Amino acid sequence: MTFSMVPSSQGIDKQHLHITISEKLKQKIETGEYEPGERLPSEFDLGQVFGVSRTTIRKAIGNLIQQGLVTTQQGKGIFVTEQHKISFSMANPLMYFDSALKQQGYVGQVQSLRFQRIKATSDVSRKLQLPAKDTEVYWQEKIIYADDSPIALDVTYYPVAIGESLAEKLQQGFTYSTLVKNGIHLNAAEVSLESIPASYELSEYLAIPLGMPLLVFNYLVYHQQHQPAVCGKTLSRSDWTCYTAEIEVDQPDFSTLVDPL
Amino acid sequence: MTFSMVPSSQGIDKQHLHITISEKLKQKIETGEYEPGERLPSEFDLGQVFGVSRTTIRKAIGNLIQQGLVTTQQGKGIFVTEQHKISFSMANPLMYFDSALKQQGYVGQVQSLRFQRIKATSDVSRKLQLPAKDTEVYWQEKIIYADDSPIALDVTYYPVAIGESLAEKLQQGFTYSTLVKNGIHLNAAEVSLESIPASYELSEYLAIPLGMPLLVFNYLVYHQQHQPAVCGKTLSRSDWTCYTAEIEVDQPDFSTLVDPL
DNA sequence: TAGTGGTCTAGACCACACG
DNA sequence: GTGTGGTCTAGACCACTAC
Repeated sequence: MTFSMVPSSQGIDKQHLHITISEKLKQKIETGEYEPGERLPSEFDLGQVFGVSRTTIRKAIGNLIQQGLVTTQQGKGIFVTEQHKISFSMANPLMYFDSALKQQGYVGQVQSLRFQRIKATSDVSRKLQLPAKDTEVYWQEKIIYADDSPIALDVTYYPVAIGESLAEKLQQGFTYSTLVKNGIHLNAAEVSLESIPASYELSEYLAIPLGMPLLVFNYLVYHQQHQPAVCGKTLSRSDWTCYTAEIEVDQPDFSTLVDPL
Repeated sequence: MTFSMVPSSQGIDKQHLHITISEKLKQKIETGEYEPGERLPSEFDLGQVFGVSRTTIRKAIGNLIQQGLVTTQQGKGIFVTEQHKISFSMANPLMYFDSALKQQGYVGQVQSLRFQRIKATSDVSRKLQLPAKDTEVYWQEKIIYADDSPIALDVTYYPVAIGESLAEKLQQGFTYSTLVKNGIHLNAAEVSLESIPASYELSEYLAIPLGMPLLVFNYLVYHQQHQPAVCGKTLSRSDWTCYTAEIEVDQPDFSTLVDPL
């Protein structure tokens, strides 16, 4: 098996006008020549400057959008993206979503999109350890705001007992805060993190371009003696969010390590 | 502050041909009418079917590419993406990168792109707790393969003592395996996870389209009494990777919780 | 050689923002 | 109304794949 040491230089600068142009603009953004929030020249003007058609400029701008460097606003212009980043601790999954926002200077709000009793899917049923088929659960979808920006969509499933008794409260506040304030003491969780590109539906909910990366935080949280209290996932704008953890490293099982070639 | 309950129906189906078309194709993919690996009709044919220009079809296909649903190959066609997903445990950051690959049926390999002694940046210097200015570190960049697919780019910084003594071995194997096999016992780590869209450079290294989400696993790993042993980040293809953890949930500090509205 | 996706053009029309 | 980005067209040429 052979590998080339660097990417085929093709594609980065191989004459392709739209790439050449977007890389030039990228450099101007990264050196600060265009500052965050600043407006770039119009598509027409850029076409004049680089001597190419508007189509090619639009392709170049599309490249920058995909890299999260600029956003466009119809009728207004092309603007350099402004950076934000909010950290959430994995040690307290979502528990501190609201206090994390508060501590980092944002006003956190939730907007409940739906709160319904539905038949559990097999996946949810398994996670919440529901006994038979056709068991019901409460299904909630809500949008989480930092100040006035939507930064995450949360999809949560509650066992009926919990969803029923806390229906009103769950629709008005953050999941974890509401649970612990009402005597449901969470003590363990299984979580995973992955990332997906935004679909059209998600891109509309979160006011981002199609395909922008979203962090997906999957959680299954227990209370008492390993009783599932809630499961679900939080899809958050990756340009706004970051998850941190401090961990103790287990000693490896040497037998599973692969020997160097 | 008022919120609308659903996205403005605009944009999802508001006549825009390229969206209508990409959503129709998306549905066919998700229902399995087009199976993973299968070739879609050519751009020309799709244009005939939907009665639109090739430009519009290309825009629609671009939408699908951004959502990770299809990939294109010049001269061959448009193909439905095949799914993979490899899980890595956060409890053993990278330690088990190789064994995780092995356990999940993949052949893991690394290709060292560079291994150089450089002046430490202030960020690296701080993380590795290097004393003065102009301190040097070893800088390694390598690509990690699962079978023959590049799935991650790892950027690592080592203190000189470690980099120097293990230079050869570090260039041939996985970071953590190499360290523990050579008596450097890692016992704690600070990590964080975020996600970014692939730049051109990264998209070439990892053979993915521009803008595809990458998971960024930042790590700072200690040995002995909190001595930094290595820091860096692993940028992995989000369509291939997932990080998992089992955690104990701390009891919240009620004073920081925000009251429901 | 034929078929495919990739790039680029020139131009039309629409929707939105702002003065 | 003017300027801006968003959509769409029709057509040209190139680069790669496969036969």
